[in-house]
Amino acid sequence: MGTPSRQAGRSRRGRPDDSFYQQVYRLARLIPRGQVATYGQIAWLLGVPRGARAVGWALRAVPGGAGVPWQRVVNAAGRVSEGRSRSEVVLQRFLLEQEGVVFDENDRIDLEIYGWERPA
DNA sequence: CGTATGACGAGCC
DNA sequence: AGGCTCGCCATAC
Repeated sequence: MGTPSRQAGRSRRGRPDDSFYQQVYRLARLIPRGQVATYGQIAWLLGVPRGARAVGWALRAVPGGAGVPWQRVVNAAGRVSEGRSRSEVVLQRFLLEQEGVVFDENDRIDLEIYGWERPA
């Protein structure tokens, strides 16, 4: 059936058939409830300091119900990225607030407080 | 295989 | 402080 046809040999660490997206999802699942990480941080942890945009692509393709806390990833400014539709933005903020994350008057999250401290 | 896109980021004005 | 531009990386076509 549909051949996977994906260049798996390009994967960094992990398994050879593990795509960058899967790596992003796996790492995103490690973000504890009530905390947030930035796209750049995820990219950096994956070994691609400048791959923040690629991380955004990965999270954007997250299938619903995949168990990936996509809401816990925001931009370096501590703000929820625009996304495709405004509803998604509102939803992301809603979900974060439910976890206890607080937004200031400028719709910003204080990363010094809620920023995820990468695991050891 | 080359071009274009996009939930980013840092620098510059 | 706020807004605009260029650069980076991984997919889609």
